[in-house]
Amino acid sequence: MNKIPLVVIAGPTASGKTRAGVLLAKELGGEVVSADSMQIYKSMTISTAKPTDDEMQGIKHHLIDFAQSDTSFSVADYLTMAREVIDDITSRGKLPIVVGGTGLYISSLVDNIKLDDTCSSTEIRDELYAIAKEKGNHALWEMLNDTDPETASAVHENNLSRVVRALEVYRMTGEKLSVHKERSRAEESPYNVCMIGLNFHDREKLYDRINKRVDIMLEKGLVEEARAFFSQPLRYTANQAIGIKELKPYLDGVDTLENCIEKIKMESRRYAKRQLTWFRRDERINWVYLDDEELLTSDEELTKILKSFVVKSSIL
RNA sequence: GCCUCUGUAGCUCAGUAGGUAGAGCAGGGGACUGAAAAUCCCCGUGUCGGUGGUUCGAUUCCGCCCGGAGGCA
Repeated sequence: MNKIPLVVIAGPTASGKTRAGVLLAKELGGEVVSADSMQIYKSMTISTAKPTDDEMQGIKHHLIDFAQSDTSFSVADYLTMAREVIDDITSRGKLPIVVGGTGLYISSLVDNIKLDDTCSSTEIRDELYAIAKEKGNHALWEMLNDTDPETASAVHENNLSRVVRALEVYRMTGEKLSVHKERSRAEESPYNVCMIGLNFHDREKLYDRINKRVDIMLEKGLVEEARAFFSQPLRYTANQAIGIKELKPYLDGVDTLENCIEKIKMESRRYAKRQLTWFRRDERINWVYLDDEELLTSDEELTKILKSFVVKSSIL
């Protein structure tokens, strides 16, 4: 069976993924498939550093800017949409290039995790959270330990969302999460993947870029975007976005803008660290370190390196 | 110039009735299967401002010096 060639460009926030994706797409005749849980929302453009028309340089970008902020979205939704888009791009003879920083989305796609049956229920979740609140985290964890000790042993009792989800799955399907997970991994991946990761040897350089990018967001009107965001109705996933939620205290008049901005920068740096933790453990990733000034300024140089990884992987 | 307070981890500070020190925040590392920009776990040696003295032993007491804050002139 012929596998579908797929390039993935991952990396922490502000590492230059958008640029890399576009360069490679131009070089290899590709289209970009975003793997970003926040850029999907229409109401967040500046805060998510969504690629601008200028940055996209005519390269088609999929799975960004299509959802309303009161839409909840999950990996399962992402997988469904991404697979469809990838098939479409491939059928048109183009190379799909997955670009993004949401590690869960990327690995679920690359590892071909199947989450077909819709099993999630906010009612059950709320109920489980209520139990934790009343009887304590440990009590809830014990409940999980009684039914699925394998999962329980891998989840800390304070990690409520994980404990809750595991119990939720069991309640809804009667199947242990550990079994459920195993089954979701059963099918072989249809993709021939070349994974590229962007990073800096010097963490400070990355942090500098993050800090500066937040300043640029402010110039572009981040505060206005946040104000508009909070004037909208219900929202689920969207209000977790860094850059928006930190501005709430300022908009409510309980903290200074300066403090809130510092908070955005700090949270972004921590986010980058978490992303790196996620990506570092994936040994398939070919790392490109951008400390060298030339790689940051010369598109030709970066293109050359990116392309060399794709060629070396011989997925095409 | 005099008086008082102050100088301890990157930051804010605690503390040792003399036996070389610990919190919060920052920072680092890790986990991760339906909210993942989320959620959670682990990690604390620093000339205790400098220098001399008292002492078996000083970051702790004393002198001097150098920073910082305030008060009196």
